Amino acid sequence: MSKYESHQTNNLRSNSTKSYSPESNDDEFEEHIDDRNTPTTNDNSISMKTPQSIDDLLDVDDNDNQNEENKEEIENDNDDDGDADDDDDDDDSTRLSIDDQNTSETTRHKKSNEKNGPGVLDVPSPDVGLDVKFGFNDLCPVCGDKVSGFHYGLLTCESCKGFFKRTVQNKKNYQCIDKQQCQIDKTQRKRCAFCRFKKCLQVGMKLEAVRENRVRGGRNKFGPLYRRSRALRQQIMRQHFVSMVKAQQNIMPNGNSIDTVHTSLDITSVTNGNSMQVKSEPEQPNLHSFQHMYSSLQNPTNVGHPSHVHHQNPHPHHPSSTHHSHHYQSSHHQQQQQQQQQQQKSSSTSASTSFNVYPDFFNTNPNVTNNSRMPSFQLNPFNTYNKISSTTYGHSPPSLLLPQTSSLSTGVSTTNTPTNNSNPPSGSSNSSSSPVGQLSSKLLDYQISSPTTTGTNTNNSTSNTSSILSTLTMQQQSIASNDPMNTDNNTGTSSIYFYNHQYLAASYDMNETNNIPEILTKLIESDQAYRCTEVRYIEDIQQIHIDLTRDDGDILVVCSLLDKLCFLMVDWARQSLYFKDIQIDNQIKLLKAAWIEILIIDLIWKQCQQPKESCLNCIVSANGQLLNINLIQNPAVKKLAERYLQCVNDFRQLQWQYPEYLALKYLVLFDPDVQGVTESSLIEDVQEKITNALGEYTTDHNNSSSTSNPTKTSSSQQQQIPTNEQEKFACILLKLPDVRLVGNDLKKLLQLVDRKHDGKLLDGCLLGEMLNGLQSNN
DNA sequence: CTAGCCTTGATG
DNA sequence: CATCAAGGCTAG
Repeated sequence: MSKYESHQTNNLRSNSTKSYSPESNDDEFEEHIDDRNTPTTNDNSISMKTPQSIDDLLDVDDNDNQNEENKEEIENDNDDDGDADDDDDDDDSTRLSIDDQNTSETTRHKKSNEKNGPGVLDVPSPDVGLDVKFGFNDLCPVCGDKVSGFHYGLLTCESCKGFFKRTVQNKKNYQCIDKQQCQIDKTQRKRCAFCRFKKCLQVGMKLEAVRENRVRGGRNKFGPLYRRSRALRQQIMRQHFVSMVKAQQNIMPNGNSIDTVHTSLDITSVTNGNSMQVKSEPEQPNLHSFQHMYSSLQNPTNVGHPSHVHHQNPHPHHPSSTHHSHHYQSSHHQQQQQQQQQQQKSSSTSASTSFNVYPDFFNTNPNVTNNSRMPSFQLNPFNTYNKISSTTYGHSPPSLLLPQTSSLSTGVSTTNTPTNNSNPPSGSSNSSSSPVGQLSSKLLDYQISSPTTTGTNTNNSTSNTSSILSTLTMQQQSIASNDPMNTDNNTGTSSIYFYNHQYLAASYDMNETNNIPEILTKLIESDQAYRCTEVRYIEDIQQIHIDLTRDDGDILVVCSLLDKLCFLMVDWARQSLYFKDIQIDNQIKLLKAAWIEILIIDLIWKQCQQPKESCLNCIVSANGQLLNINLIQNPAVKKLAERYLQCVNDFRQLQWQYPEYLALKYLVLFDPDVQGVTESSLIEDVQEKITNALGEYTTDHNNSSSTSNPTKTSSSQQQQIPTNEQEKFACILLKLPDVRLVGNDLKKLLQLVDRKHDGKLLDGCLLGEMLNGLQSNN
């Protein structure tokens, strides 16, 4: 957040070992708040995004009906909750798991075993250490210390709870004397308050849970969120129980490595502001003014637009002007954006004259990053999609390439698209004049040539403007007539193609599905069916060539590739099990929320299919290319690439398997918390099923148990290696935050690049719509 | 300032 | 009435 970044250049002035400014008053704070709107602001902001820990990603128990169903299932399966608590099992689960200061956990566990008799849970139940085995969930996501309960939306330790409270209540202003990347763990959490608070926010602690009026007692209105968090815990615990049953033997206590997962979440100060949602709870009347400040801070619409504040708030320095400013901000949000768009438009002409590819990415030089014409991020596409329509720039001149235009001819080839019937519907946004749109047009035109009325829920008003919608509703292509898998007519293509073929086909021995939960079998079948159709598009992708040695990193080509991958992903999703049963508008929302993570998961999976030795220091690109990250010029991008490879390595060590990969994609996609989604119970239902199936599968198919000792990765971060069946389930889920962080950084990179083109680089293409595009409704 | 423990009070 | 997530207190 800019409050902090404004100090970035001053950080080094502090020669004290203390990494925070001990005292700061409100005035000072106000100044910092204002700093976000001053020319010293840059985009190297602390993400205000709530990463939504996997709790949020995987909450499965928000709905009362689901609750009942889940509870019933639990009782049937495990009966780990013997009492007649009619409140919810979640509370019990939480209490059980986090209460490590007494023996209730053990006794409860014993009790459940007794109740179940020998049939289900007749497994040795250690008298001690259950809390340890549950410990992966009992570690504070900020510092790894012992969790004391739900605090400000998360399970955190007591110290981080207090720290968060003090910071918010007292409007603390911290500074980092280093690079704002300090490792936060139990022993070092005091060393840098800046990074600690940053991490608090990033793991999802909720500013709005700190009460401005300091009223004590009671419960806040985040019940559903908390319940969902509990639900995940419950889910994981159930897997523990199931695993214990399966194991039929003593489980090696292991609670040692979960904190390493959390610490691996340390992110740079550049994580995307996208989708950070400090939700303003209407039923929470006593919002702390701090929240509003942070809310605005997270909103990059303010970044680089000092005039906004002055227009809106004549007394930005006055403390009272930020107090109770919520409604003010809300009511002016739209206006803000409109103003901003006006600025973007008015400045676009001159702005396009100096084009650099992501020079500002992670840039800490305010003189460079200050750019009043910089368009905003679309922090929350679900709030703002309707504000910036692709038609806003529809009249824009097509050539914004400037120096990079040459990359079109030198960097990419999209020839020989199979059976290309380039007849995009009139008005199709995919016949984009944007550079990436041009690069991608062949594939997209080919695909979106015939949007149909198959989507009964389609919003007609947007059918001509949304690439996502068009793709979702496009007519099913004939598979049989155009399926390279059935012919040899592609054998003449490059080895890359074959390589992709192997990857995308991801052939799976269905004989192995005997021991796979039924739902995963269905996922596999669904996925396999799609892989057969997907092959049609591979040739187009494989002909892309990325030249990392270019000064600009060949970013246009990379965007083009990503654009195509977006298309493939949407195409995959719309044909996927369960997803195709969801209303189109909800499909769009889910995809817009999950696309980047799914994309990354796909890439990681792909790379994991390759021998590690064959792609050391390389990113296996979707086009089959090995991209040596050492060729990346921009250090920040290189760092992102390194973090991506770290994820790859982490997954490798998990011995991630195909059903697990599929399940993870579904879990990311089926997020009932996505704003505006109306079929949340249905989505939750799917999510829960997948979660259960994944847990069951990892229990039955954990072949990584042989790797019994955690090993350290080459990096400073430690990788958690599952030491038993239970942990693999947790490890897989716990990789999601990492994936999300990489995704957010990637999104930020893309947005910055797009900004440099005044939003026209990706205008009209699917990638752009995913990134910034309009919403289909609302 | 930190962090562990205590008090409070809405909730179900 | 138990729960639990807020805020408060205070030794270190």
